[in-house]
Amino acid sequence: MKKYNIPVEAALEVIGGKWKVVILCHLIKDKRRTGELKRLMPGITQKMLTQQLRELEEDGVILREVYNQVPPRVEYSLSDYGWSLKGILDSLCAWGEQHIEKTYPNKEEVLVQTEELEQV
Amino acid sequence: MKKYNIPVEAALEVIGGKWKVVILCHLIKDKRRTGELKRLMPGITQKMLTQQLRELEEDGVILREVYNQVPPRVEYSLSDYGWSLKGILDSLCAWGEQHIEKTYPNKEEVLVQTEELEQV
DNA sequence: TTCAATTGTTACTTAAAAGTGCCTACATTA
DNA sequence: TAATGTAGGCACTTTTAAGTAACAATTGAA
Repeated sequence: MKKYNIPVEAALEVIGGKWKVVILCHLIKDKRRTGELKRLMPGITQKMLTQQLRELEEDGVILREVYNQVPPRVEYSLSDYGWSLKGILDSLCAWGEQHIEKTYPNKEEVLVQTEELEQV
Repeated sequence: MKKYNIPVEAALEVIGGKWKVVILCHLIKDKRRTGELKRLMPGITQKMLTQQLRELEEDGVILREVYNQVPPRVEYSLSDYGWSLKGILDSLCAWGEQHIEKTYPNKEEVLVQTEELEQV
């Protein structure tokens, strides 16, 4: 069994990693289909997306809902337990925003424009 | 220049990575010397510790204070900017604690005992 | 003189994370 | 009949992260 030196490491095991917080930040706004998530995260590959979603599901922070239709439709959303992360996710998003403003005089330079998608 | 799709990615660039949040959680309680940090994080290597500290310093969230004595004494502490992460770090620590309690019936199994060190 | 103590660097190796390309399933539509 | 759209699996390669081990610098103490 994995051992932690301090409890915060357990939190990092759940939401650490390159994409998980980003996924959760999207799901906190709305439930999303796989394809929507892919469009919202242009850098992610199908494999990584599936992999991260599976792990988040295993840890109980998101729900996976499969609709029995063709072509398939799968929707992901935050679970009740996932909502317990809302405070952390909100703070992280806010800190990221002000960090960008502090670090880059005109933030347009570092934020990819997403006019072609539904607003994020 | 690195581009972000959503601002939270900028936050992850600063505090993401295997050790940074753990380091910050220690520094939020007290300033620490290099050797103290090493003892508090038994899993980390000298190289990783130095590397993560350098990056945190570059991003302006910690301070490095060198005392001119032999053998050398170097102390790390949160900068003012680093303190702006306090809310996030506190929430993360709290979430980690309750996640352990929820996930493991008797948490003694997953938390490494640290009776031999100064209390963390 | 040689060792201990503390912090740090560097080159090299290993392990983990992520990317790539190709494959499946199947009802609908052209 | 063949193509479309959606979600995902799998084997393989590449890239990145992390670990290992040896070395440096300094000065007081043994």
